[in-house]
Amino acid sequence: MPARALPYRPHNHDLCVDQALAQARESCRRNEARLTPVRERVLELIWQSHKPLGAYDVLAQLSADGHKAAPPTVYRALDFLQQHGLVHRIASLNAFTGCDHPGQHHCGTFLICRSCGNVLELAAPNITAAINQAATAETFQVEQITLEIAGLCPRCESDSTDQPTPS
Amino acid sequence: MPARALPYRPHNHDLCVDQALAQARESCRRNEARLTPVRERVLELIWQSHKPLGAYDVLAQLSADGHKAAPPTVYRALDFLQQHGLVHRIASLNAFTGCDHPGQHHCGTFLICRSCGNVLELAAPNITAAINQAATAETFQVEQITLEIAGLCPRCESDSTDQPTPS
DNA sequence: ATAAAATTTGCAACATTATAACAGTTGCCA
DNA sequence: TGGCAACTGTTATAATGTTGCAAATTTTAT
Ligand SMILES: [Zn+2]
Ligand SMILES: [Zn+2]
Ligand SMILES: [Zn+2]
Ligand SMILES: [Zn+2]
Repeated sequence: MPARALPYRPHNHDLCVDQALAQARESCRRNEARLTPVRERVLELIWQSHKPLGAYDVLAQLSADGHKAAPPTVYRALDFLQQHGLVHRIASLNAFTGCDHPGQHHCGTFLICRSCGNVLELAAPNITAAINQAATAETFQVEQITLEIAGLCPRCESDSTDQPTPS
Repeated sequence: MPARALPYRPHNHDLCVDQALAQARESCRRNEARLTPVRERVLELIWQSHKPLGAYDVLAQLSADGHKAAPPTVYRALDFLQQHGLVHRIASLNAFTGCDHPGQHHCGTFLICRSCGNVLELAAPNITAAINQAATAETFQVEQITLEIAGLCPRCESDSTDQPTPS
């Protein structure tokens, strides 16, 4: 039985966010990318909710800050964060989630719980290999992979199995 | 070198559409599902364009038919077709494409050319196996897989490689 | 230091994609 | 014939994402 991955376990989430931000600042410094206040705040908001956040959710939070913001502000910040591999967009949810391992822009594999909304990003070399093999067989040159797996996370799975239906 | 798959080869597309429609009618008859005129027409429109069609593209075509249609008409037809496995929604494109092998609702793997827009649906057991294995390792119960691979199809790949840049 | 250039942000309007709510219609069966 | 269920039409609205331009900020060059 493997240890459960982060979002499925209780953990010090503030620390979790701090670490992610520190890592992001470091990554941007190395790449000479400018992690401006708006961008950093957007990244922080996304990390604070361990669940994917829609652009308009981010916008609402910014407004709650007292920040006068409009959609383009958010989308531009999100574009930047995506370009620098700091967040991923989940196409099937129209939402964004933080990336554990920033650095170069990359495509992740996501386990999305339809019950609690938590998302876990996997690095799955086997899957990537299988995809590349299949694409190669069709002489297709892969540039970007969108792989989003919806279902039930361990916690929600056991909840729904154990309890028949709490009326 | 495998033979190139259907959308990448020249073929009699009218026949292609006819066959798809016949197959759809047959599938609906077996499942006692009602392939009404609107639904069939929407399916036909989607097949006629071998590229994914947005809901509002479909709407425009229906209007061109003289059919008084509004968004809900199209979205309802698309829902029906999806439920019965006759079309797939491509999340990364917000668009719909016909399914080769109707029957039960299923999730496909798609090769999407960013240049010509063609889409090829794969049945890739190896990929599915790798995904299930990775999910199982996280005790995650898979319900739906969204796998969309963007890149260059064989034709567009060779075009862009051969010609430096036609000014 | 100062001016020019590049980047980032604010802002208004707009475009695209999707859904809600309710009324009318059609086909089927008691 | 009347009632029921499924389907469709219609209007309005919600949710998501983009364009274009001007102001502000930061960087670079003089
Ligand atoms: Zn990542
Ligand atoms: Zn869950
Ligand atoms: Zn299919
Ligand atoms: Zn192509």
